[in-house]
Amino acid sequence: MVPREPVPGTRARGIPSSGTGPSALAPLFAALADPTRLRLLNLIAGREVCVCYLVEILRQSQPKISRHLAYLRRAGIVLARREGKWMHYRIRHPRDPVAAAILSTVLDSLQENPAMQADLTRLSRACCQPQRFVALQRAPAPTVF
Amino acid sequence: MVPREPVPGTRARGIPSSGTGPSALAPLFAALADPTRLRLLNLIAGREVCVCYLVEILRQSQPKISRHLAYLRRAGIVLARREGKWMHYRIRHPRDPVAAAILSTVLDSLQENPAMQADLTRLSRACCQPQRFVALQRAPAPTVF
DNA sequence: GGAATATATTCGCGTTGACGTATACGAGGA
DNA sequence: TCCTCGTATACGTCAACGCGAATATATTCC
Repeated sequence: MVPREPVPGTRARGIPSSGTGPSALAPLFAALADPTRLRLLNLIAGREVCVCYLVEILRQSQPKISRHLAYLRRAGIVLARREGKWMHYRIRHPRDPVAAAILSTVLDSLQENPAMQADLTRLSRACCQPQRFVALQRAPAPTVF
Repeated sequence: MVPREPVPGTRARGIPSSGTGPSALAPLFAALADPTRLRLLNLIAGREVCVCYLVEILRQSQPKISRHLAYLRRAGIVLARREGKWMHYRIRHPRDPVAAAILSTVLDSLQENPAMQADLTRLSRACCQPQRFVALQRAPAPTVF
């Protein structure tokens, strides 16, 4: 369960391309096996969200959020895009169709979770009234797909 | 990610009853984050299988199989039944409807995996011709639901 | 260039997980 | 009661995780 950093332009290691052995899905589940990462995935599902928003919504330390985002990146289920000083994250659906289907199901299921709904509500409020959040004064708002 | 042993007659700990906080699903995914456990779940999905069959099909050491089954038991997604010297395992669907839905989806998805299909094929062969497997001479065959 | 901001990484530490090996437990059978 | 068989657990080791704290990197603004 050790997803390593994918080199740009290279197929992500840790999650085999399509040679779906018994261990193909294990790294995906390892990436999902953390409450913070599930909350992050729920927040960026269907959106592209700036890191500072994620830090603000989850009320967790910035290094902690950043480390979990790095884990998700190495697992190949999240993509990052830089915009000036800001980093935006979005879901990256795995190439393996089985993994992609499971991830989609999980992301859908998360929305039925009250705690996850609460996070999304906080995100909406933060988007509409960023002036109420000190850390989000000049941050770019999330973009819904 | 520390599922503890569920006491018989008691609601399983580690997976909250329905107060589905953000961490409710994490233990489930932790249980799924291992190739051996995924293979075991695939083999016992829709069946009740004796441990000796699982050891034989996966060609792994008995303590290894037993430890992974114990992990699945503690995670609340597997049930054990004793029949004389033999232990039979079967799927236990989580009480949390979201977790149950995800588990069902995963079990279905596993069947599309060639390696998982191969395991099931080996199981079928072992059931039809147990005399070909030295370890399965007097073992009770799996029971399909 | 230098300060400020946003994000990523490193370090150290404690916890957990996976494994092989050895051993304990539990239920028949002789 | 002893022995065997099927299964579970304990021990020791090594690698991976998660975290706070500190620090590094990258970008923009002045």
